[in-house]
Amino acid sequence: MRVNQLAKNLNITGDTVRFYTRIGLLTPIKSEVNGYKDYSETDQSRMQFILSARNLGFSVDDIKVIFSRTDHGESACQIVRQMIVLKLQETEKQFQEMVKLRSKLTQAVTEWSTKPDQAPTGNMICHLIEGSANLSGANGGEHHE
Amino acid sequence: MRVNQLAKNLNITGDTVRFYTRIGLLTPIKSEVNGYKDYSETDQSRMQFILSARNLGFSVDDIKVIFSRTDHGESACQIVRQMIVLKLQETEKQFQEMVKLRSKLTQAVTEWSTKPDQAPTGNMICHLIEGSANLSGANGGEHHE
DNA sequence: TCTTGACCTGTGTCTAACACACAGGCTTAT
DNA sequence: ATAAGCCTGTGTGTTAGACACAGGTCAAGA
Repeated sequence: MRVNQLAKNLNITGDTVRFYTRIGLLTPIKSEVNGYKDYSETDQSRMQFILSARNLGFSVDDIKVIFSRTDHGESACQIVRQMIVLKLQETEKQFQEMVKLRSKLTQAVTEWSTKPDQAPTGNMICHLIEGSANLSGANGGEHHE
Repeated sequence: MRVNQLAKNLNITGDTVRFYTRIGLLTPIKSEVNGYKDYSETDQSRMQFILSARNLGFSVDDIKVIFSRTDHGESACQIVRQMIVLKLQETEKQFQEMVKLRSKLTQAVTEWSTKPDQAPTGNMICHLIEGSANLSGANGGEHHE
């Protein structure tokens, strides 16, 4: 089957299929006659797997690692179990970041509601933003590293 | 002052300063003698503003818009107020996504704990991931558009 | 048979916000 | 003068695809 057929089967765009082909996760056979790539059922299964993995937040590199094992017939379950624990930790971290950001934004909106507009000066661009440098949850005195 | 001095003052890397210079948000004067860029106090103020804005989740493009007004002496407060409301909405959306992802991951870990490892077959790469296609909160039957 | 138009394909380039690599210039001690 | 060691600007890499585009292919009509 050809790229757009596979895409339609899985309800994704042809560009997505082409992308995973380009980086080598799908290996269709290139037709000698017209140069079109011919995708097998196996390719479709792999693409479906990729979608499931991406849906769980796995990166393309993660998926490469998984395939590098399964393509040799080895089970990837063990690494996958490790990976998902890490993913969960990362997600938790990002989640906390979101919470902080959200509270910063909410607080800024609240505080700004009582402040007037103001023209910029030489060293002050927008006093609203500049005045929000030390909101609760902000990493005010933190070192960027 | 030179790039690394400014960077040190604000506790960021020289690369960050160079980045904002490259895209035109900072406009140091290029020394005729050695080609080094000379940053003013104003540049440092602008850089500090950029950091505050980024800390609130504003994008570089947002910041460009803000500067395009303040560089003409106009107040940016009004746009900034609009922008932050949008930001808050976006953040809320992303927050919900994180919640969904987190619950998917948690549920996957729980479900997988009772399942054995398994070798890949022709159309099954890792039954753990493939079996998680329809977790609660997952966009199972959703159309990717 | 030829042509027209619609559809399809592969490839090159773009995205955000920096981080990293690297060749060369500058400074200071010897 | 020279060697070592910072310092600088610029080119490129990063995610996961999206978009643009020139050219190929195919069925219908003349």
